[in-house]
Amino acid sequence: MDDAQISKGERTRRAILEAAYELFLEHGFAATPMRQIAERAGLALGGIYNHFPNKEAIFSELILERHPYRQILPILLNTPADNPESFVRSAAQTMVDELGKRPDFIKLMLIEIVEFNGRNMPKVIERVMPEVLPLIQRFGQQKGLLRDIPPFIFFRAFIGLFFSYYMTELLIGDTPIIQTQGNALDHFVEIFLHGVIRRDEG
Amino acid sequence: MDDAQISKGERTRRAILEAAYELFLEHGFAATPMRQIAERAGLALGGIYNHFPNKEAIFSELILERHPYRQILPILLNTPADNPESFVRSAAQTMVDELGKRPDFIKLMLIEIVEFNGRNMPKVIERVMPEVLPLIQRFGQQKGLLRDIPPFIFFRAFIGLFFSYYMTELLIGDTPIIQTQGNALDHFVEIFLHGVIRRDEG
DNA sequence: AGAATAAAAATGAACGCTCGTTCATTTCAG
DNA sequence: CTGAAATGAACGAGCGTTCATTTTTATTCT
Repeated sequence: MDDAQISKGERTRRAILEAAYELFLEHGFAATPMRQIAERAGLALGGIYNHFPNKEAIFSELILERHPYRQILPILLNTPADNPESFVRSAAQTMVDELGKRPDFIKLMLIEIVEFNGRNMPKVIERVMPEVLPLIQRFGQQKGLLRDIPPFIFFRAFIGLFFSYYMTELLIGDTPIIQTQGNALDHFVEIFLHGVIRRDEG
Repeated sequence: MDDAQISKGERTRRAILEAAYELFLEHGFAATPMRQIAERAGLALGGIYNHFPNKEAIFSELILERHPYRQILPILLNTPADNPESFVRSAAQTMVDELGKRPDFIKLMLIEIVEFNGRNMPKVIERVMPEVLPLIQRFGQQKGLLRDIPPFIFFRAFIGLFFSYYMTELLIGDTPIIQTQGNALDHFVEIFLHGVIRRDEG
């Protein structure tokens, strides 16, 4: 049993984080009362303060360990990168499979922008950069097959594709607008691929 | 004078909206006190309630009249559309010129996602759709020059490009990461264009 | 193994403060 | 002169945090 190895304190600490995570995604940071976090985590209000000095510390820890980048990067790193086209396709597919069921996985980042003005981002970046750099290098090595795009831009555009997709999904997801919505992400991926892969022209 | 035509009541009503707009962008909805809105608008706390029934009504009105789409669409509609490439380029340029100075213009939308779970979006869409449809039709008419992409997807991908750009800008804007950041948006536009325009291939 | 014990964790009442909203009253504009 | 607009004190509720106390957990000693 994994639980046996984990101390009681650590277990409620995680329960607090999980409860806060769910509630922050539902109502944002400021609109989530500590009492509600305590209730969902299954302990009394005061108990939280044995594990966190204050409310903001809970969010800071959450965004460090659950920022979208922290969920996306392992997927990208585990995707075989023999050629850029198949890499992009299968990475996109994996991301849709793993993250698509919870389009609100980017909400933590939106909260960070809206309610903290990106104050926590330096720490997030510091933590995430060591994982990003080898990834960017991989992109850089495929120069022959790609149009002249700086690897970092390539990376950012690819990620941005999902951000913008899931953001509009959160906005207009359950609003019936136009029928051709179904596989918008597939189209996005195709646009990105055609935009990024070198074609022998004239 | 334009002011002369506007009644006193209407003038303070607008002052309230403007004050609330600025403060919401700075701290989000829940973290902005009515007292602060009143102070910045230059009237006493109670006075707000002569113009709005409650705090949420202020936000609802703001998002109806200042949602990013409402700022973006006029730009797109006024951009000549003789061919898709020049259209995309000059539309992008205009958007950067008009909106780029205030990357937080998308924050209102992020607040809507984070703190209202998109509750106001049906009304926004209802208001915005009549402007969107003719735009989409324009994209549809350029079929010969574009790859086979449903016009609505084309539109969404183009807008999404700016959303994701300005979102990352808000997140990592003043964090020094990598030097090649300077003209990321130009690269985004190029990727989009290559991804979208039909090239005669073998 | 089981009792003793010190540290960690949990409790819930209490505190001080700030919030959104109301309201009786006064001021001002048309 | 009348209705709209502005005032600021007041209200009740809810907030984050603290704290004295009790309970539980983990460790040490017999």
